[in-house]
Amino acid sequence: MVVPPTGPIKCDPGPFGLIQSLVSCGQRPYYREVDGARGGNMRKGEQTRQEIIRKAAPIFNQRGYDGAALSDLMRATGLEKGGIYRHFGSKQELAGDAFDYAWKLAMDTRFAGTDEIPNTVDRLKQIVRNFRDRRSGVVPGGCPLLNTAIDSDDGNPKLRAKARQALSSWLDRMQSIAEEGKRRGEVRSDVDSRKLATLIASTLEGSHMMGRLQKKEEPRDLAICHLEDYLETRVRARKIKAGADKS
Amino acid sequence: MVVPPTGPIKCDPGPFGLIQSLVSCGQRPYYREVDGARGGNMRKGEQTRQEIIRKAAPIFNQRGYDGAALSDLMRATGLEKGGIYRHFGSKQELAGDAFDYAWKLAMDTRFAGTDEIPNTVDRLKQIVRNFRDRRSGVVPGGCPLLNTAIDSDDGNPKLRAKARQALSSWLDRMQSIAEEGKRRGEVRSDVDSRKLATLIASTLEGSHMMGRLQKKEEPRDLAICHLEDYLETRVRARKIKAGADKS
DNA sequence: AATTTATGCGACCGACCGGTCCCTTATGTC
DNA sequence: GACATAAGGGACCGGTCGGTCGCATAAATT
Repeated sequence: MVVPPTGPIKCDPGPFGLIQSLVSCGQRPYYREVDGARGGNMRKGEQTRQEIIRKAAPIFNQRGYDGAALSDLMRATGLEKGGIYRHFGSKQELAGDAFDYAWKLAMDTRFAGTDEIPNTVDRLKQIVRNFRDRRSGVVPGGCPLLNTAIDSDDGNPKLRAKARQALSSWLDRMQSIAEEGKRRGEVRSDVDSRKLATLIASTLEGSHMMGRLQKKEEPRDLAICHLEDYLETRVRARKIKAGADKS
Repeated sequence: MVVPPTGPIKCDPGPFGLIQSLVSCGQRPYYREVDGARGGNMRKGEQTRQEIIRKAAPIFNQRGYDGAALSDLMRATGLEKGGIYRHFGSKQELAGDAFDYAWKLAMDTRFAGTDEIPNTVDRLKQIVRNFRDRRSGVVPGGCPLLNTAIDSDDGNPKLRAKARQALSSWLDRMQSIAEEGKRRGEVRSDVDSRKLATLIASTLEGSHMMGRLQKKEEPRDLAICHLEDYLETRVRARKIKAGADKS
């Protein structure tokens, strides 16, 4: 029987600068940088922390939470278990940070180069098109939102909350573009911005899933084409020429 | 070192009826009923086998392959480990059968009451509507196809193949309806049946995912509404009254 | 350079994983 | 009822899981 010595755990922060804060009421030896206003230069630990997230994100995105074993993360990062747990309190926390990282990249990609487009309908069309065209720099394994939504369907409420939040932020962003369009008269007044955003997102995500399953581009291209047409014929406001009440 | 006795395993089928066939070249003590023409009455073992599948399907569908532990399946079925493995060669095989069961139920539900509808476009619209209305009797955990497609994205090629096959069968069925419609002149001649089926499936699946994530009916209702309108305005052939060449 | 703090290693832990096997008991056949 | 076989129980297996901890050392601070 091995009796652990249960040695004295240092608890007092000491009289020094206190640039770190113990997490989880000081019982555990893992801590995070506060990254306060003072000393903006990144410490070594924070660098590796980011590196771990970067390397872990594709693994979680490809294999899912359960499927991504610590051993996989160790191999990918080149660190031992202790080296990883130095920077994260649990696998869940790492998975959460990895999702945030992957989703931020996905959002940046999907909205890349759209701010400059003056017309809001054209902007929405470009967002739709980005779903096909901009594939570089994105975390491997498909859409993190789709993956995490399915993966966390049962249990894992932390990850599920993150997925929900990610979806809302995406919808919000498209909705606000549509609303801007309505204000400007570029989008028909009878369009419900939220519903439009929801329709675009679900069509894109569904086709994305099918494309991945079939290993074909066709479903995605098809959905994009369909949405482009929909935006053009049902969303964009007519220029002049008032039509009849029933087209 | 434990040396397995490697006792004599009976390999000869014996002089009896041979209503069973050894699986995996007789090395393993697990077997399946052939359920041949003779003796259609189900043996006790086959009954429990089906019961295991029925009880296991929602667990696999909710938790995914990795997430569904043998202990969960034991609890759900009320059987011990040996009792389960008597009927299935591996967890993978059980998962495969559970998927088949869940998917068959889903398909039956989605096409329920559609064969009787004479007009093919109306039939497609009913299929779309079934996605919302017919929710009873379906295996809990959402669409098995969507779940398995994401779950088996990395690794698990057996399950992935099943998901692919399930998707094709679904698409095939909708496609053939559309083609029948074209032959009958109910569906516009310029409609690509396969593409139409793909668009319907991906829109429904995407909205289904979003609805589950948001715990709301809205995305699904929205997609259904959208597809109904699409079928009506873009797929159904005009009755008489030839329109202009452009819209 | 001295010292304090931040960082990473890797042995170790208990729990649980999927899977095997022998044995008892239920079932079905004659 | 005798007997053969089908069915299920449950102890057991090696392996892996997520997670902990003391220790050596690298980095930072003075």
